[in-house]
Amino acid sequence: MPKILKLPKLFSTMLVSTSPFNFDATMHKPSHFPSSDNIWEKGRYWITMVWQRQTVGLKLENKGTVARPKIELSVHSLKPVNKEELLPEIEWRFNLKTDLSEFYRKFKDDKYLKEPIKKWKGMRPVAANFLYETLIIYIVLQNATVRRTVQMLENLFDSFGQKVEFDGKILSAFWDAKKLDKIPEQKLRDLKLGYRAKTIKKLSSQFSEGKIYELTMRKMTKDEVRKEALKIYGIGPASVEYLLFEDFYHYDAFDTVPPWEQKIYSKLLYNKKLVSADKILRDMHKRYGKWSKLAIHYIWEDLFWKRKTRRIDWLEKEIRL
DNA sequence: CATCAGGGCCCTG
DNA sequence: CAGGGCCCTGAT
Repeated sequence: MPKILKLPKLFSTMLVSTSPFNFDATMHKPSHFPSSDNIWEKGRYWITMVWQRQTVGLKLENKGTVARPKIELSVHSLKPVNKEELLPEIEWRFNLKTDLSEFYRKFKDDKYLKEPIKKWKGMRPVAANFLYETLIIYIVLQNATVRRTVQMLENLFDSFGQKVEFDGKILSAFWDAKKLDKIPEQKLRDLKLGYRAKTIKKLSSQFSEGKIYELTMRKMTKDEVRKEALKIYGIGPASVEYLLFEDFYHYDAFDTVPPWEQKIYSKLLYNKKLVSADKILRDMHKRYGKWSKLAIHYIWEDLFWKRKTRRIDWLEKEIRL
């Protein structure tokens, strides 16, 4: 077991967000699998970050309301960090500058969005990790059940990551891509990564050789990001589908429906057993246009928030735990 | 027990 | 452009 690094608090500051901002629905996505690099409690969120080659602990606290958002950020680290450089990155990660007013105006009375908007107005997608880390997550999602995904990621954290303690929480942090580049494939296979061992090694070397420029990709159009992402070994259409929306904030990027999601949309939107992916895509694009993926996000997360408080029998069957 | 299909992707033919 | 193979795990 690696030793736990204690990170002292460096500073705290207030973050400004556009309004409305829903703290809990933005920080916490109930449809996502749990990962030891972050903890959410109502009004509070802790996450680790590897920033300029050192491990940093972030705590975000809700100090405002949906209409008048105020977020207190505290930064924990062993060494000083450059605040002027860090803060814009935090703003991007938590998507604090986006303007969704048109979306709410257009769809507040929509049959499917009325309820989710009422409950979750101010919810946004967040790219809580760096691109390399996000892609690791997408790779362990591929062809695996939730339990197995969690096991693979936690095995990676235990072997290559760093455990840190700050603000009374113990969390894992990601590793530098260079670290995995040099690891023999068999070592990764021993962590039950299976054929993903090769994928993760190649991904790590593509990043450590500096072949992928996340900051440039943030400025690209949707199609450019897609093209760029598909060049990455092990990243295909299903991973890109998540990437475009959750990490690059393209609210219209709704092009693929994975089989398990297809079953859930069929029941939820059509009350049918199975509607073709093409029809779902066509209908959603027609109805929501450039907001299609954001609309789906509201519908989807609303369902998983409900699942937290009450059992939904038909849904349990579709989630492969 | 054996078999098989996944919350995909790459590679081959 | 279709389909086989890949690591593992849980379902049957």
